[in-house]
Amino acid sequence: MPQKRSTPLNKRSIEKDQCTIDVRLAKLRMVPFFSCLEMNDLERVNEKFDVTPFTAGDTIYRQGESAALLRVVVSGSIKLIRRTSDGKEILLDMLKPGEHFGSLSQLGDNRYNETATAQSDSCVMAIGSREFRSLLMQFPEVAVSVLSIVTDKLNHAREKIRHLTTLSVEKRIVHILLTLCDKFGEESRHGMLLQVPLSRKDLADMAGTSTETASRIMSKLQQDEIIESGRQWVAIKDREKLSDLLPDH
Amino acid sequence: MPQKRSTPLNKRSIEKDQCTIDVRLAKLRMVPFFSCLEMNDLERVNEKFDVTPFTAGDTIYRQGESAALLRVVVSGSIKLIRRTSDGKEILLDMLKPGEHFGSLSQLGDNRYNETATAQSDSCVMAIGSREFRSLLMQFPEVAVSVLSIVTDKLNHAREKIRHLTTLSVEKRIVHILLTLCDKFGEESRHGMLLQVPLSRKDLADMAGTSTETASRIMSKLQQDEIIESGRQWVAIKDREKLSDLLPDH
DNA sequence: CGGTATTTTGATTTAGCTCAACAGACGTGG
DNA sequence: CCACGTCTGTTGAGCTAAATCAAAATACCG
Repeated sequence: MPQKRSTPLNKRSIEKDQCTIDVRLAKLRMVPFFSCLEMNDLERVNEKFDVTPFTAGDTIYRQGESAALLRVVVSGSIKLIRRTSDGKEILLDMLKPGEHFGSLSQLGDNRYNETATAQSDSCVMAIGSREFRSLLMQFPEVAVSVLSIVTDKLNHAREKIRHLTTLSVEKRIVHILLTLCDKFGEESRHGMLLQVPLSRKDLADMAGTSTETASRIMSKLQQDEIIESGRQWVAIKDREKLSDLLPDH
Repeated sequence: MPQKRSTPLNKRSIEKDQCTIDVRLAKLRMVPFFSCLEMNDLERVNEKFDVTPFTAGDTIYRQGESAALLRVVVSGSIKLIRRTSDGKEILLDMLKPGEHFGSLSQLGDNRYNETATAQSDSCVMAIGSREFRSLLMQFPEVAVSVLSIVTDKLNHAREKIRHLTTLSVEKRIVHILLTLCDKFGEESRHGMLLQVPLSRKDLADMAGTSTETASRIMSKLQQDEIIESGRQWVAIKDREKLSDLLPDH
């Protein structure tokens, strides 16, 4: 049995200076839906954003609060969580730099319908949602691009619904690991290391199961030499084998 | 025990002539994201759409087919279904006039990721997705409006994910009935009658459960005088009591 | 009036939840 | 740098909601 080592997560990848004005423009350019803009338009857009740093564990906004800002992840990672009245919580999404969250719809009652938490030290840009909307009117190609992204997220959400109703917990977790691998995986001596603090509870909340069953499944995967994992970290050693555990493809 | 009567569904509400050119403009105007357009713009938009009638049970497109069209329901109702390789299926959404479906994202591999079926006799407008996108560029307010709608659907999908992971099957079904009541409910002598052919299997596929449990739950609700139902139809007799079965609200 | 699709009800089985107790990692303060 | 407390993960043993299997009853359609 492989021994648990101390966390191999690369904490240096999150540096404070990633929030300075110098790098803001470069980051903005990396945001998928702004990439189509000309440099001078980008500069104008840049001025409208405020930047705030958050440390791991910080709550950025809470479910139910009145919503006024649209935000974009500059660095770090953000968790979107929805809580039930009885305390259970589910992890809807984990965002990486370039992704947006917060208020967008002008429908509904303008309340955040999830809680956003900094998963690791992070830097976040914010813009008033009203202002963002006028920006979309000004640059329709940005609007179409955002629409594409949201449509894509809707599709993912629906795929998750399918998983929840048709797949076993094990398969759901395998699928989640594969997705996270593609999104956060980085080559390391342990295999593809997920560059994000990831607890058993996080996994459970993503798969819609209990921490205990999540732990059991991870233990099994570890015994089968498919993954390697410790406190708050996971690495995929054998993506092939992992992928083989799923029905289609 | 109330006797089962023959279907009280109002089939006359779906008339063939709703597809004629005469009513197209009026219908287009009722589409939420076109409502902001001026009359002459609306007429220009109208010309770009083709209209096709479908009879109940027709498949409009299949999951996996290459996707090129964006469609808008003019009359009738459409089911969006996602199938698993092992034959199980889940009902993602039921659409009513004014809602859109089909291809929208320019990301991904341009395949439909669900199957669309006419739930009742329906009439559907279609436009090339490329053409629709250029239309969005031309009328940014439409783009922003569509974005709002999709964001809203994303939110609903996430709420469904929460339900699937935290609520019992009974509560999920109660919630679905309430939602359908708001969307398709019409006053009738049975109470709020859901103007849509709705089988136990449909309900089961929406709640992510088996037809048998769906049936059991519906039987119980019927015994408690909360709903009334027969083959392919459901009416809500006591919305209050139904709503009381849910935790929050 | 017979045939088919839908719904109902019962009996059995099981995946995964819950409760419970322990063990390993982290970090914090002396 | 070490000892202690806390948080995270592991493992075991029942328990339960809901799936599955099976079969009868009812509605609709020609």
